[in-house]
Amino acid sequence: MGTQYKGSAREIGALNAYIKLMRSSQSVSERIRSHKTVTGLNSSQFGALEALYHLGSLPQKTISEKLLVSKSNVVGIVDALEKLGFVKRQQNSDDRRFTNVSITEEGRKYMERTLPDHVNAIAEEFSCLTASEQEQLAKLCRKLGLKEQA
Amino acid sequence: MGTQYKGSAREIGALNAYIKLMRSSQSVSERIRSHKTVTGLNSSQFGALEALYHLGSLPQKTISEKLLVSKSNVVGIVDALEKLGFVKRQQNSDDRRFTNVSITEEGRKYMERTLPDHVNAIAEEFSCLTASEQEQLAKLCRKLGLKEQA
DNA sequence: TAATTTTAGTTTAACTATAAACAGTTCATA
DNA sequence: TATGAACTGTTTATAGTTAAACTAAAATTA
Repeated sequence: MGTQYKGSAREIGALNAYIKLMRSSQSVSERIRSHKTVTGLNSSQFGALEALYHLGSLPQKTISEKLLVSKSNVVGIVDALEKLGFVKRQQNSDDRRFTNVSITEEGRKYMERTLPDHVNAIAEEFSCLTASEQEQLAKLCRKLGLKEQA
Repeated sequence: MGTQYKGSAREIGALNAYIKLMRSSQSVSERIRSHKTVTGLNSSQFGALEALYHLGSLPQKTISEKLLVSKSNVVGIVDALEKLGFVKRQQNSDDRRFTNVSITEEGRKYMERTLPDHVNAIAEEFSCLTASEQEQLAKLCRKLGLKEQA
């Protein structure tokens, strides 16, 4: 495990953290995903629906930014959710470039039916860390992720 | 930022850590990737070549496990690297089910040419964390990732 | 006001990844 | 030894993702 790279201490430390971060996130998301295949939605679709469930109506642009996926991808995601009857599109009358996407009653019911299991799987996954460790991890990841504003 | 989910403290803490972990890893890998598009290899190909550079010859099965990608994906990755002349396949004579993949001289040169920039990009990316924070992060991620043995 | 630029969403083409079925090799065991 | 199980790698079919070109709408500016 770890890196074989011969470099400065600064580089070794960063590489090690990088590798561990990538591997853990990949493992965790893989395991969460496998818990969730039952629900029929893939993780992007689930993530989009979850955002709409919590935040109400959003333009596709915002969904794209929140989920860190391309706008062309959002088209497909919303198409799929719309076909399932979980969301609906509505052109914004103030600025007709925007398409507001909102969750339907059916989508809301779906979320209420599946979210508990999803949350439980995550809690399960993170149960190997104490509450304080989870907080630490969140703080460090946040600091790392913040750089993206640059 | 964070979760809107109403649940137990245990669930909230895990959800928060989960979201931060996913977002940060996605942001970081995205930014590293964009640094590296110049090199012509995608990150899987680069990762495989890097493993071969450090570890010598490996069967595809091992590459699959190390990189956490499917064995069918490894076929394509090795195909691409082979076409570039960076690796070569050789059937293992002890057990002919195995195909050993090894890095060529050209692949090694490529690695020596590109690795420093890659490592530097990572060090840059993690420079918002102190050495001790990087170590903390690595430790927590490792603990989280270890669960996968289960 | 007219022309230009910018923005949101869509379409298309290329790429990446996986699962499932398959072929060849080795191992187990009867 | 022979049959069946397990394993490595390949092929095929399919799904998810993105970038680039495009359409329509709004903002800018000349």
